[in-house]
Amino acid sequence: MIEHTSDGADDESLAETFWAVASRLRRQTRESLAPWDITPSQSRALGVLGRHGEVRPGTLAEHLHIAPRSATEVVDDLQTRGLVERRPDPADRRATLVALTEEGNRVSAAIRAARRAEADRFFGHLNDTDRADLARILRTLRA
Amino acid sequence: MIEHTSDGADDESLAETFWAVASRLRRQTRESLAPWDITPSQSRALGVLGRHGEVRPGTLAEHLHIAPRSATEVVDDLQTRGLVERRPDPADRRATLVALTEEGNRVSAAIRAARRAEADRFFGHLNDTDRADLARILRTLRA
DNA sequence: CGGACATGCTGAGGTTACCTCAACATGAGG
DNA sequence: CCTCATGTTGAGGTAACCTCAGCATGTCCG
Repeated sequence: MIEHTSDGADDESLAETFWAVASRLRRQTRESLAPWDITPSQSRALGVLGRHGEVRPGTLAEHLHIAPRSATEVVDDLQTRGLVERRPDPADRRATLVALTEEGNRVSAAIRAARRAEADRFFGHLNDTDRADLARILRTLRA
Repeated sequence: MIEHTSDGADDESLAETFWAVASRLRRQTRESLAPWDITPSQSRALGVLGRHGEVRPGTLAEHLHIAPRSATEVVDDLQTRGLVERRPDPADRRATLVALTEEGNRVSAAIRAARRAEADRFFGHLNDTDRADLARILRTLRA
């Protein structure tokens, strides 16, 4: 599912407009990630690691809202790219800790900056009032 | 990637809030589609057929923003479920026309109604002003 | 009219990002 | 120390896309 894209219907319902915006934002995000040849999933994982430091795959899975087994997969990919490393958890010998490598730290920071710039560009067309209103309304809907 | 979900970060940027809302809306849409055991793709295809009448697979693909080959697949699925039928295009013997069956019409209408009800429920928590503002702001961003 | 090239659909097969289920190691409580 | 819970991962599956090639038909042009 990919998934929710406007199909250009004439019926401009709120939901359809919302998905059209989502589609545009997703495309822009994908493009802004292109220089690092990294998938959205991987980028989100890097974000979690950047914010939380070393975590276990299971914890990572919770943050990403995916199954533990799928987190293993994401970690595998990032490890292949040399962006994270696995080390044994000293507190529990069943567990593994996943941490950013130095390179991973660099990339993670660069991506965070790019993401922020991209979001500013996207929402920057709005004036301050509209941006504040949008934020407030979205927070209402998020609940 | 599926894909863009908030990971519960403390940094409540506009983009993150947006994706959190998107995630909630997507989940709700999926649930509202459950009674018909139909995928989002299929539902979008039914929507196009409901709006446009009979179309060629290639045209359907354009509306859905997918490759022609993938439209063939969606049509196959819907045909298996008895919701659409293929007939030769009288105007071009290379082409095929895809049209809703009677059952397809019923389901398509029911889904449209459910979708609308679901959207009303989702955005209904907003007061009129906020809903109008949201619509206006989203239209700005959609461009 | 008869190539030559374009267009429409679909078979074959690949990719991505998920999933479940079961195995295996380790931890923890009675 | 035995049982049950927990953490990770191998094996294998699925959904929704994709490209590429093949075949039928249409169109145009010399």
